[in-house]
Amino acid sequence: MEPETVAPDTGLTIADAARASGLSVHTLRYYERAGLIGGVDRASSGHRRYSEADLAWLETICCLRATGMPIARIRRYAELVRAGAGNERERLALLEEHRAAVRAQLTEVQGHLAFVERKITTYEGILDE
Amino acid sequence: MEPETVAPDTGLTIADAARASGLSVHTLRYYERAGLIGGVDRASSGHRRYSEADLAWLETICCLRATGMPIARIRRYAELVRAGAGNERERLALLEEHRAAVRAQLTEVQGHLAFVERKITTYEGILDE
DNA sequence: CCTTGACTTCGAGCGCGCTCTAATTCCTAT
DNA sequence: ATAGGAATTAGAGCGCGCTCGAAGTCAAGG
Repeated sequence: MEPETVAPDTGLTIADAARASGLSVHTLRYYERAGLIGGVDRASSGHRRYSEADLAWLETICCLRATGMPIARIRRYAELVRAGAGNERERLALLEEHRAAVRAQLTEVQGHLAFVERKITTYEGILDE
Repeated sequence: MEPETVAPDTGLTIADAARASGLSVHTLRYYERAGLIGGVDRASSGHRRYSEADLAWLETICCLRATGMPIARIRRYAELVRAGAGNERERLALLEEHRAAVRAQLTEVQGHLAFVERKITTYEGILDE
């Protein structure tokens, strides 16, 4: 199979989407089963075909996952998005809550980094003597 | 049991150490079994008695865990520390490697935070119209 | 003496997030 | 026509980091 195959029906194959997103094909299907992704097109063969919009959504999912949002919570967000216009306040609230969590995470990690750096300095001191 | 009991033998009980460290008593015992902690004193009853040094070490462990270092790697570091003087270079190397990982983590999370903030701005815009 | 409760060990169990297997089907190329 | 490779599903399995349960010991208080 050629990379970046031009699919018979339009859109990327699951292998292409995996390459593009950095996820595995297993994970892509898992995310779909888990309700994080919905409405991916199918070719006449039944094979998934990912659109640009799907890829953008995947990026969002990866961003949320990479910042520690649990699958269940991403599903909640995904449900809101799929439900369409009218629930923007709720989406915003969810994102704001997540932002707060990420910020907290960030300052915590910064503190821990400082701790590690102090330890490193100590060892450097020991080795310099 | 009174909080911060003055133990018959000196040192904190496991419950006190749990309170002080923020870990559960289960986790403290688990960490010991896993080789992250060694040489905790025992009272004549056989109960653990944690010293100030033990608490400081616990803080280090928590810092490493909180920044995503796997148990196995912390064990490796703990083994070096327990082995005593002479392996400071190796400890330093381990910490430097971890520092690099934490820094990378930090910039990644910062990027993701920016992403979330852009999305929030978008929703705020939608809701302001 | 007996209860209460904090501790002990050992080993099983759990939740999460994947990750993989098996059995099939479908497309493409020779 | 057929072989090979990529997709499909449902469901099992895994690795990590705890978390808990069972059964027992020990010390203090009523």
